Amino acid sequence: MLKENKKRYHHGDLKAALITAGLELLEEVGLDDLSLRAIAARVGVSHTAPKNHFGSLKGLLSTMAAEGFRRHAAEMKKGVEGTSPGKERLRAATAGYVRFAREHPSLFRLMFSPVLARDETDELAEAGASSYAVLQSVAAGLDWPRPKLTQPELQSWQNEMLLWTIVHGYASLLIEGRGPKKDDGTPLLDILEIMPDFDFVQSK
Amino acid sequence: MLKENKKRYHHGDLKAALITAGLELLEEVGLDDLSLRAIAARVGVSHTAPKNHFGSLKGLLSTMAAEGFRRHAAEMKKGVEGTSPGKERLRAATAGYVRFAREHPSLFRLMFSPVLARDETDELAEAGASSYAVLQSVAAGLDWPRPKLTQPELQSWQNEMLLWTIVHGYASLLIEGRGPKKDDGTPLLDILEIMPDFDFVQSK
DNA sequence: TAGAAAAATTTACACTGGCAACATGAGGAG
DNA sequence: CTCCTCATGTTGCCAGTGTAAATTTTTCTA
Repeated sequence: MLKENKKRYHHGDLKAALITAGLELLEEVGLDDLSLRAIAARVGVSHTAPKNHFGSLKGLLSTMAAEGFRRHAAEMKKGVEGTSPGKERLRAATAGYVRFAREHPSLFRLMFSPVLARDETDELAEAGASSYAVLQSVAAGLDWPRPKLTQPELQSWQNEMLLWTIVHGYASLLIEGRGPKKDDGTPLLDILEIMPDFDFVQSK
Repeated sequence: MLKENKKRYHHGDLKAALITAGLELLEEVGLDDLSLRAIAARVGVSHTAPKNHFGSLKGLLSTMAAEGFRRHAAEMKKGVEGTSPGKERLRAATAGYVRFAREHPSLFRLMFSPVLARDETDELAEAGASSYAVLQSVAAGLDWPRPKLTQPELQSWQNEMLLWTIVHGYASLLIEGRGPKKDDGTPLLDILEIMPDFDFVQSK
């Protein structure tokens, strides 16, 4: 192990350090006030150093968003493990989805930010897919209500998208601070309160 | 009618002109590339002129967002008028909600942007409420599925929030370009396809 | 060990939004 | 009609942003 306290010209693992510092600063100051120069300064490096590894600010943000999706997926998987298929698993996955958004609102917004949506990196697309896959697996065990039983079940992609729509809409409104609140300021709507608990959907 | 082509020191109706120009530019270049200076330049005025009317860029954006909510509400009302209560009205309102987001994605994002969420202007809060009120009135005529009929109906605020959650989640995912697409690139999921048409909810 | 490639720095540039000091002119009071 | 006030715009400036080009430093490889 080389001397660690002495400042070296080459950082050694600047790429990873920038991602970490970027994620930290993102949580501290929010997406709008996040600057490339501030991230570089936190790592103790000149403000143009990130260009070698990420090309531009957008490249760095894109990588950060990919890391966000991986953590997002992990947060959902963590709760899902050990649960039985059906409502319990649905509850765990949606809770993980919303919990992540609540605890990391800036990162969550970055992940779905239009700045990165268009020209996705392969890494970002892959990370996003891994997150979607968790919802996909959960949705497979569901049967949405069919008032007229003659109507066919939803197709699997409809199952997934409907689940995603609801949980994503809820998480979005939540972190935007919209919607009714209790007297103490906490959000009044808990999605668990109106979805699985209400038998809104049934497991097959 | 005073001379119109001659440049006057005092604009006359700068406030309204800035809002109009801001909304135009927003659609043209998107929220991230929208600059105060560009808006002022379009009106033919110095970049500090807006300060007299809006205080700061955030003030102008806030006013633009309020105008967005009013148009958003109008878009929903337009479709709702003349419909019978229940599913038809629900369909019209949600279609209006999504159509607005699809046709004005940048404005829609601005309206729900975290930059403005915190310290809302009275005008912004009021405009947002007028938009929410439309969903509120539509949701009043709904009965969400209750697999076990012994379970109580949703309370009115739950009705509204659940509807909002779904339609907002769908609109958000749509304009973010997420979700499955057809071969021609158009979005595969049409909310009308899986909600009212599927008898997902029933009118009372 | 030399020379090429990678990694960071320095410097410069075109932008941005906000501030302070000043210029203009519209409209009311006498 | 005149003066004078004050809202409305302008000019010049500042700190801060991301990006690009040229340069220095280090590491790696042949």
